[in-house]
Amino acid sequence: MSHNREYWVLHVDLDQFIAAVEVLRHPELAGKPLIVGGRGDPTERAVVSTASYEAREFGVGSGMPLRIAARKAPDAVILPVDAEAYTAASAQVMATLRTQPDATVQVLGWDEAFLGVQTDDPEAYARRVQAAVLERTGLHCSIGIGDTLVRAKVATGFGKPRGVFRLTAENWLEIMGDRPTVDLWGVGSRISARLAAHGIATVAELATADPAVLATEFGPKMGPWYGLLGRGEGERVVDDTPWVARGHSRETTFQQDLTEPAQVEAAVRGLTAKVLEDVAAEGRPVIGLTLKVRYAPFITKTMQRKIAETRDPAVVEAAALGLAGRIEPGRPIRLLGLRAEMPMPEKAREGHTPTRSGW
DNA sequence: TCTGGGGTCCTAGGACCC
DNA sequence: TCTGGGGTCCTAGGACCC
Repeated sequence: MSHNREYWVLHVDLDQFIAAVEVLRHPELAGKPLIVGGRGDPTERAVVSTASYEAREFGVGSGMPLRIAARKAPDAVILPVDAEAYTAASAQVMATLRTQPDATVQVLGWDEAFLGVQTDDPEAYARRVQAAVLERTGLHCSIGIGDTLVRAKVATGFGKPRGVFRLTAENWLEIMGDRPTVDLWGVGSRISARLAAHGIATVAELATADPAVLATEFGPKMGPWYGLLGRGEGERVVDDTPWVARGHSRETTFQQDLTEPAQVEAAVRGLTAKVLEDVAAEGRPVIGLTLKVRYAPFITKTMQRKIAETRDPAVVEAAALGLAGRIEPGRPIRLLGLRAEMPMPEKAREGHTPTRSGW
């Protein structure tokens, strides 16, 4: 075929994934403001999972309380989150990606994945991926092309919607250099503020920042990592090693704050049962627990406890109730979360990916 | 009218040991 | 009276991502 096949990282990201899946099922909603969140009831405590482009024009965005979203876009259709439907659509998308020639697929979530491919024309390859996904699933996606995972991931944003964009060592600073550090994958509002306090506001400034300053401010791992991020460097090879969950957790936000110890105890028992279902489905034991408590209005505390490896539900429940015994009495509770930690197989972890969200 | 639910990884500080 | 230096394990909390 060709004489010049190189290795490229492609980052595939579905456009408006959740809203798009809903429109596939409800074609009459096409072109209308659409909000998906919670149980679809804007009077409940819940947030927006996805807003269609039409809804975004009203200032609605994901993460926004559903109540506020409904007020901003009063004519929007509000649908409940249907995780099963999105999981099914996602599986179709990922299966399509895996059929691409010589592609290594690293799934990042419902609606995105890295592809490692060998090609002399990554743009043409990306266009074929888009066509295949559209044909098989009816969904549109954008694709970022890069020589590192970070650059491919960031490139996708410039391709949206339905486009393809390439970011490499060659054009990274030209495109990203003047942008704020918060535009980087893995830099949020807190980190960008701490960087700014050191006079580091842009990607270019981060790229050339004094490593000693970064290490002092952020520690021996994160300091060097942020420096790499500023340069767009990092992992260059897509890793399709099957993902193994470190743990499972369940959270509940109560529509009415809990005030009675008996209510808390019942809630902890319920969470324990759900978490143990997820753990048991994998056939692995539990080695630790974290109880998260959100007191009204918004103060979160966590309590952790290591436990001897066990598969006995009664032991786990007793440990969870033991943690719950440390909850401050008399304060209204808005949210409870329980996480069970599971033992991990021995494996060397090389490199650092900011998030390896599960699948 | 306040802020979901599921994850990952890192850091700091105390306890404890030699 | 003063109080090393290295290591591990554990808990609490922070930050980020989809």
